[in-house]
Amino acid sequence: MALSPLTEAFTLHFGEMGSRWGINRTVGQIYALLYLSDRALPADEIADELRFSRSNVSMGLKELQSWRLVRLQHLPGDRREHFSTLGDIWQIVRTLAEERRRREIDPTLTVLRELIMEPAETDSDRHAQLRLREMHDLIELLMRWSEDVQKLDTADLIKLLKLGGRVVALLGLKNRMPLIGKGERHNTTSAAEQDA
Amino acid sequence: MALSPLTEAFTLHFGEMGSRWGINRTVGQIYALLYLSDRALPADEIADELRFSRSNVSMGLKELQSWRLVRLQHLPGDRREHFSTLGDIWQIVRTLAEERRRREIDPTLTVLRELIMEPAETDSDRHAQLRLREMHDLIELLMRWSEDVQKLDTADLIKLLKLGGRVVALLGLKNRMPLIGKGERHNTTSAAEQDA
DNA sequence: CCGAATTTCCAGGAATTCCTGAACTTAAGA
DNA sequence: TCTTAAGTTCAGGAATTCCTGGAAATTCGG
Repeated sequence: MALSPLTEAFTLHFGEMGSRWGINRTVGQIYALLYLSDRALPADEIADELRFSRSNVSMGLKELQSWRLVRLQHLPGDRREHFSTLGDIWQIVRTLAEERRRREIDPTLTVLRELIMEPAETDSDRHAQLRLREMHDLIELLMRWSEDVQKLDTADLIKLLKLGGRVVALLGLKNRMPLIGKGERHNTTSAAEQDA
Repeated sequence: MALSPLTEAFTLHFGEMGSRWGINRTVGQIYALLYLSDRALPADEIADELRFSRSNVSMGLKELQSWRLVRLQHLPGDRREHFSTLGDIWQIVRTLAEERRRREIDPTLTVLRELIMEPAETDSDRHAQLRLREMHDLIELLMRWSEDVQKLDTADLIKLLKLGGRVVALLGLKNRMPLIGKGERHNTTSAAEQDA
């Protein structure tokens, strides 16, 4: 079976985008194909449609499963394994966020904490540690926010997102205190530390 | 001059992380070095410390400048160009978000729109278009949120982030209250959203 | 302008990542 | 248990990306 022009265009674009985000092009294309498909597909069919070797597809699917982005199912009367993406796109986002966090963000935070704890020998190192702390606090803040809003059910999450920055005005959070001294300048570390 | 162990550890980790996000390892290391440095550095010094060729550093800096993540300055009495990162880490986040959007998100949205407009020949294509619309609406919602909260000044943005999902309860959004003071309607996520 | 310092460009070798075919393993069904 | 379709693994060739040295271009002080 040949790919429809629609599916082909999307898989190509998605593969291209994937490779810009550190995802192997063919893995991206496999995911794109499954994402658009209205049924679970067996590996040999994927290989056929995308013109990849069977083994390449096997490796790609393993990778996608390790990200929990693709799941395996058995169809009655067919011995082959069939693969599909998560049906709910919000669940896809949640899964992606969790996995990226687990694999990349948390280890990075650990490294940052270790380096910040290290006794500094020089002024230069002390400055570097300030920068590291800024980065650490920023990432931690963003991750806490992300973790927190992911607990919302999807409808509420959508409402929150649609509200955007208006939340600040609605809740009267706007900082009305006169800017003292530093004008527009915001020191990240202290700003991130102060309680809202 | 040799790299301090602190700086070396960070540049190595950052380069490694960068390569997982589609950024060339050496470009990541150059950025990391500049990020930690307490002064602007000339290219030859960067090449020295990281043990890269002068030309590699030149290409890396060009790349970083094209992302507006590194800026060039001239120091009095020195003919060489000196480079530094943005001082405010929140500005770094804003710049990154803008550039990624411009380079990757917007073109993707364009492709998605084109494919959704295409007349569908088959049921399979019709299903694919529903999936494409879900993705389009989701990305658009996230981008609008991001663009919107970036207009806040940093102190307010931090407050909003710290608040996390509690916004929903505080504003009573759970009870189907209409959004206060809303003229324009965001027509995003029509496919992805289920209004509770 | 001249000349030296600095930066940029680029061809091609180095390094890395990707992909395949073939051999091997597994397990379902007869 | 045997047969065979299906799945996995992996060595090594293909493709891509990276990096360097040398040469050209640019810039600035004199």
